[in-house]
Amino acid sequence: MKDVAQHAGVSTATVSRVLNGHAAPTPETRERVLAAIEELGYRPNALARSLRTTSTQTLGLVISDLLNPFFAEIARAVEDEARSHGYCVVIGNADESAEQEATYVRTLLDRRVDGLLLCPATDDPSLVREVSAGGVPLVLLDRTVRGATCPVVRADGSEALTALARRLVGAGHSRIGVIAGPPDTSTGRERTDVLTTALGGVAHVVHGDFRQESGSQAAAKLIDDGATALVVMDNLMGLGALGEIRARGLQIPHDIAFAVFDDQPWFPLLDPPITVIAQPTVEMGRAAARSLLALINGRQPDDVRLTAKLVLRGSCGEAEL
Amino acid sequence: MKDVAQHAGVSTATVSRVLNGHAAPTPETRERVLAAIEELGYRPNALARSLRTTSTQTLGLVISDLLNPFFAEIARAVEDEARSHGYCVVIGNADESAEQEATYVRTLLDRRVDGLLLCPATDDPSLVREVSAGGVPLVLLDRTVRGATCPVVRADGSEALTALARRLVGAGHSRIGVIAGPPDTSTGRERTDVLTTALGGVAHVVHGDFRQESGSQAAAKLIDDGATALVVMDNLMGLGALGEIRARGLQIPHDIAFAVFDDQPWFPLLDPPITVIAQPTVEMGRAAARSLLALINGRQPDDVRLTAKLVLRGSCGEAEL
DNA sequence: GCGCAGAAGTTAATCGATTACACACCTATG
DNA sequence: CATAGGTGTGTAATCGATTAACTTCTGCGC
Repeated sequence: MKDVAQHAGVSTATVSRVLNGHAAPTPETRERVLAAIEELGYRPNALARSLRTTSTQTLGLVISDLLNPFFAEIARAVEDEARSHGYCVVIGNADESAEQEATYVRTLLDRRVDGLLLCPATDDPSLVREVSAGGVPLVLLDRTVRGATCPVVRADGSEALTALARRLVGAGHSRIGVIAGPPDTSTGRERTDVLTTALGGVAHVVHGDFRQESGSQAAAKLIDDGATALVVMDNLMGLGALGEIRARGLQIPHDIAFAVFDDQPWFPLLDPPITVIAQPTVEMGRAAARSLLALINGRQPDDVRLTAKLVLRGSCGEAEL
Repeated sequence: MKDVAQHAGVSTATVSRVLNGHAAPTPETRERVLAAIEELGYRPNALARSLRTTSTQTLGLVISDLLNPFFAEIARAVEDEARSHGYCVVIGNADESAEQEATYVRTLLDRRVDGLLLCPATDDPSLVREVSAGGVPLVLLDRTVRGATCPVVRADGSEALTALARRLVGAGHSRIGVIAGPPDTSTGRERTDVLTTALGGVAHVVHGDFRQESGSQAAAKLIDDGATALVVMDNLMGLGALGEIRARGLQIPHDIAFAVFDDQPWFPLLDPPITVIAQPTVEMGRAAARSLLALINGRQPDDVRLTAKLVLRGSCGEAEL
């Protein structure tokens, strides 16, 4: 920057003013500075700028698993929204581990992100408190924690789950296997609670860990226990469960009915296509980014609750269109 | 930091020494400083540190599309490898757009990443030159550019493609549709060249853009043209092509043989399971990260060429296991 | 011709760390 | 006992930007 100033025959203050579009500099001075910048190929040092202004124009996003397309879509949406407001997003991959999550959150805070979006790995509010104590704007996404005091953006699947339960029971299923998320995540618990309540006494719940492998294991167990229908609470576990069903040579929906929470582009390609509860991932991501930006700008956004929708495709034996 | 120093009754220099594990400070002083840090909940400002040391311990990774599981896996692998060496990764999503790619690269450079991993959207070497001119370590991943002078990490599918071609021709196909990537990407061109050469004259090539929609369109066109086999050069376009095949009610492999470049966890679940050419994504990501770290540490890593493998599953009419 | 307002630009402090150099003190040595 | 060498800390410069406060210049009114 000093070089540029010298080259243009002005002070660094003037260069800075040109860079930041201040009113002061003469069009002529501005021209000279821009020419010098061009000539020297100067690029401002964002670190120094941020250090001085205490603003990085960056949001942190800590998600549970990049390989889960659900989170990948969310990440994409967050990024789009953030970019359109002149912000960058740094993504941290917690890998469903509370410890790695904490590490990432701290790293991002150390780098002074202007705000943080978090899909918490567990219910435990201590990390959230730590962030809030640091005064960093925080929005929770997809999952919440006990006694959260910050805005939360999530999808509500109650209606869809209830409708699904009615259909399954209506179709005469009396042993319905539920592959749930970990009991110490809000989504793991809430979805399961709603579904089991709606199902009355016919639900058999096995908890997985939102990974494919746990889906196969849970499916194996539930099928052994005589389940005639399987509802899986996440797409990765759904993948695992499907593998197990195939491996046993069972026919959907004849031998076993099947539904998954989370839609995926390839579910319609299966035979039969898979009935799902689709979450509005893109809207979730965008809404979360918007809430966070609002918080950064000193406003107090409300919680956002979007609705997940039941998409019937045939894997539960329903009439196809 | 000043507060911590005051609290512990030492100078900031000593605090810094404790923080950075220098030999100097007495165990007793060290204790006092650590206590003060603990008590005040102090966290060092990474921006200031980086400004002073000119090292951010951060790698930039610019990929074409986060929603493409192929790149998501790579990103994951890069991140793992980087973390194990004490580095963070900032991911930029270029969305297959050269313009957005350039924007991201510049943003990352402005933030002074220690090195950059790039999956270039096009062949055009100008962006690569710009980075090199800035003296920032750079490694290309998956794709290369014309006249690249930096290390490149990619998968070689020649053998697998040739083997696949032999099988298709051997099975009597005489109109084989190829859905290729854009001709201005190295992977788009090279894979297609190898395959068409191996197929002799029976290939009909349509170029897509690595997106699902273009896969359906290309498939439609090729099927209309009487193709009895379809080879798709990327999993997203594969998804689109499969949708088109399903929509027309065609049976794989009876009506049409089908194979995809890139494996996906759900391909084995289709009926029949999809024959693929699997790329070693995790190894690619790790190798790229390692090469970049080597470059950062002043070594000159060689190009890495991993091999993609043909996985026969039945969708080309081959005998199943 | 004088004073003064307003514009354009400069000087220098600042953000929060790192680190070369200086300094004080302590021991071992000839 | 003077001196050399080592050890633990403090002082202050530095990284590259922003910006408050100040200076200089211009033009205008009376």
